[in-house]
Amino acid sequence: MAARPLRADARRNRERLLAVAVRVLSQDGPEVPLEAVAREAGVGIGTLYRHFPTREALVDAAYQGELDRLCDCVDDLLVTLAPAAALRAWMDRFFDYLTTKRGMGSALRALVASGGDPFARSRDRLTMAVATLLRAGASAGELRADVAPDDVLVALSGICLAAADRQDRDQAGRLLDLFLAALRPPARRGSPPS
Amino acid sequence: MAARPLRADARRNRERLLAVAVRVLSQDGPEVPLEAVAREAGVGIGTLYRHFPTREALVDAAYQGELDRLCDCVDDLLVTLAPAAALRAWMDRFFDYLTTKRGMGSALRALVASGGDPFARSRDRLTMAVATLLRAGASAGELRADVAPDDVLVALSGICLAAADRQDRDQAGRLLDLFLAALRPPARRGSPPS
DNA sequence: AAATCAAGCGGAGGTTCCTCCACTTCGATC
DNA sequence: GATCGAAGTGGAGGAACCTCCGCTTGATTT
Repeated sequence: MAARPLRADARRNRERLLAVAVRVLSQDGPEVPLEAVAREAGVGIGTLYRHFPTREALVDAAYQGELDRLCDCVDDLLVTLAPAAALRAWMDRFFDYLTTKRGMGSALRALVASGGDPFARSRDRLTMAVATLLRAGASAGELRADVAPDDVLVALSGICLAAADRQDRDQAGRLLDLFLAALRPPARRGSPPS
Repeated sequence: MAARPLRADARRNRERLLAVAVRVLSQDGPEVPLEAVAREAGVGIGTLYRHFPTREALVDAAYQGELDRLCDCVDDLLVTLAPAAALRAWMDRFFDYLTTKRGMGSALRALVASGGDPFARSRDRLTMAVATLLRAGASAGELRADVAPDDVLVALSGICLAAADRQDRDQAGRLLDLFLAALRPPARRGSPPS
């Protein structure tokens, strides 16, 4: 399971690549030639590709920390806000995260799409975050109890990516409102809130 | 407005490219080198790029007919089914269309994203189709009257693209059900009988 | 401290993308 | 049917992608 630890030089290279990637990605946008990253890190292009087999893997690794923060803030949100509102607020952060870290778009696509190896960690974390929010909402009776967190994550990422392409913040807000509506319990009898 | 008509040879080339593209796209998948298309059509690569400035433009043009059919079927659906059911059925077709014409994924992304020039026609057609379905649903009281067709199209395409990446038909179905729920009128008092 | 060898490195090279612009061809005009 | 400008062509070439494999080097064993 735990792959044997990297050789010292390999670890050094990996870290250097990551450091450079973080800097360069936020500086020159998500399209930087990988060759440039490798050069700047003082390693060959082959080395970069061995450590990060795809561009997405690199971006994912580079933004791992930010992604952790996004997931961790769920607990805070649930303290401050009612569950449905917390979910809605989290959606906004999700979207912001996506548009700020411009490079994350394609990485997220890959991340959500693959059930697979290289993103397992990030993916699980996101699913967990959604699950927590949904559970809280279900207990409070504010959200449906019959939707899978994974489904919500996929739909949410799809909507956010499409909205991000559109470059229209207001629209993004409307779409997220709309999607939240889908997660409310189906109409029953008198719905008396507020 | 109407750009002057193409010169005879240009039109010939354009048509040849399109014919080849249709064949090659369905034969070799969406990643075919554009150079191959050009070669097979007996024109230079430069010519291909002038007629279709991006890969997406070519794919869009190649599947124009299919897309028309998708949009045209709305009327039929509305004859056979109640509006909400018709919309739901149309969503399925939309999704099928997307996954069958594998190449259409990225083209659709571009198409929905851009408010702009090269896809204006396709985009309008899709928006119209959605608008028709929504209008019917609103009149029947089955769907909300306060959502913009464009918003629905963007969300729908996002969801479908994400689901298509996932390669899981069941999930796609669930996500579309979920999204449909978002379009139902908000709970009011006594909700419908049945 | 020498020997061993898997783990790791790097970059040449094949492939595709897309731009650019000198040249060719069309078709309108005389 | 000759002329000429605009419209269109094609492919060379520069940039980036990614793979492959012969060479180098760190760790381990003696």
